[in-house]
Amino acid sequence: MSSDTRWLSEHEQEVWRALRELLWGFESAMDRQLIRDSELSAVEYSVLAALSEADDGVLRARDLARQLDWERSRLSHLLKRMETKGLVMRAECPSDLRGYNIMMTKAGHDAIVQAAPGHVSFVRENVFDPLTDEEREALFSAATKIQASIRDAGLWQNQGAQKG
Amino acid sequence: MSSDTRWLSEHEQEVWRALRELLWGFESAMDRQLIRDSELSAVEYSVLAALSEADDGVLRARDLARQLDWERSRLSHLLKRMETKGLVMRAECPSDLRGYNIMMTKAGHDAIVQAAPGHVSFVRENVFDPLTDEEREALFSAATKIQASIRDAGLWQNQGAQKG
DNA sequence: ATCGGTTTGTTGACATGTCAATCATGCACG
DNA sequence: CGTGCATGATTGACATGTCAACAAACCGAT
Repeated sequence: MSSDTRWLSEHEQEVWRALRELLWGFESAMDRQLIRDSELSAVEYSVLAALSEADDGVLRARDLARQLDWERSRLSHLLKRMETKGLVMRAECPSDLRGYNIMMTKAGHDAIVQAAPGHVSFVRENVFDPLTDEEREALFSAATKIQASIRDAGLWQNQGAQKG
Repeated sequence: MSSDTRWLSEHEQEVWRALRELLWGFESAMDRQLIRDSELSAVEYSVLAALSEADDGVLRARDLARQLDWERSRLSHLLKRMETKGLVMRAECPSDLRGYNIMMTKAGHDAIVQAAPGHVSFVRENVFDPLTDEEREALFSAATKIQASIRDAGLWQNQGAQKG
């Protein structure tokens, strides 16, 4: 019966429950807001946002996957759907015949420009506005530490792929 | 161009990035640990855990869905799979012919008993151990406040279903 | 140049979740 | 006691993500 397990106290269970509810509810709420107020889902938004931040609005699929910390197949499937919708375009990469350069279409650009204010407002109103400065900073360090711990444990996704 | 959007500062973007990475990475890490060390996925674990906590180990599907804050169809699909795997059983509810009582099988009980220590250790080692007391409490209040804010905004899942 | 191992990206099978539709039952109110 | 609406649960179509297998291109050592 593995008697050396350090079980959670009542209070720890309470904290854990709050965290777990947030973890699984936040993303779907963010998705819901975007789908309600724009033409984009949250994952589509993050792809277009990454492209917006790139110097010339172009990224190789490889770099996009690294930046988003996604599996390649996930990105590939999503890009196919986004290409069908007319949000992005693919072009062969001249310097590496295996690679593809991904860029926004005009429709993709229009979509993220239209979606951005609502998305930013969602984040501001539901993450930053409700928290005190101390809570915000503690949340930051807690999130960073938890992520680091999971990485150390070898349980983070894309364990092989090093970021940056 | 919606000039009144309150965009995020550099530091806020940093906090937001850390939170977003945690939000989408934590669950899959938890899932990965469970699948590696047991016969259960994270969602299966949470169903069996809820049943374990019930008085006589039995819950109606309705109450299970409320407790987990899930959509009914999600639960229904999952229960069908779990029944196929032999983890749970369904029995007609005598007091309400629409309802079903869900209970663990012996295999389900064995599975969660075997999985629990590893799962609890994952939570303890990656959530509680890395944080100071202050960080833990701030994380708790931050998670609670963010969730409340999303609920107030009407963007939480199962908006119709009241908890409890 | 070429051989073997690595990287890049796609694909198909499958697991899971959402949504809308459906159906039966329960319940409140006339 | 019925009529009509609310509730409980399932189902099927679809969207999305994971995993393993694959093919093509790169690269480094000979």
